[in-house]
Amino acid sequence: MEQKSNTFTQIYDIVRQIPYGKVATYGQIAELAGNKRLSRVVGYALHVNPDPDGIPCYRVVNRFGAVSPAFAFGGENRQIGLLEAEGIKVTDGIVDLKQYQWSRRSF
DNA sequence: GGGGTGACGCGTC
DNA sequence: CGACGCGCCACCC
Repeated sequence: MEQKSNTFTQIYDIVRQIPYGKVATYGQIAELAGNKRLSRVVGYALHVNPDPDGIPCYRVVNRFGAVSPAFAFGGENRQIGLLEAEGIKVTDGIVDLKQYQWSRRSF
């Protein structure tokens, strides 16, 4: 009765695994969720963000490492500020994926 | 019940 | 090299 869809649940579970000072991409999450094409659903899942306290959607960026403009759940700067607060360097809203992209196996 | 859209990503023309 | 459409899933109308 909690899980509406396995896909959504998996996405939340993955995003929830993102460690401090790291970021993940929609494609990465989508792939871990089952299919990379699920990237759209990933964005939607974070959009509903039923648990912003456990699901740091601000740690999720697109494959370019850029924060989404529609993210503004409190101001685009909000996300950038949070990322920088974790030690992540954000350049013009772009995060160095090669430096901060989270690796599930690296965990 | 059916159709359209969306916080993306990739393939093909 | 540039532009366009497609695919997947879920939610809304």
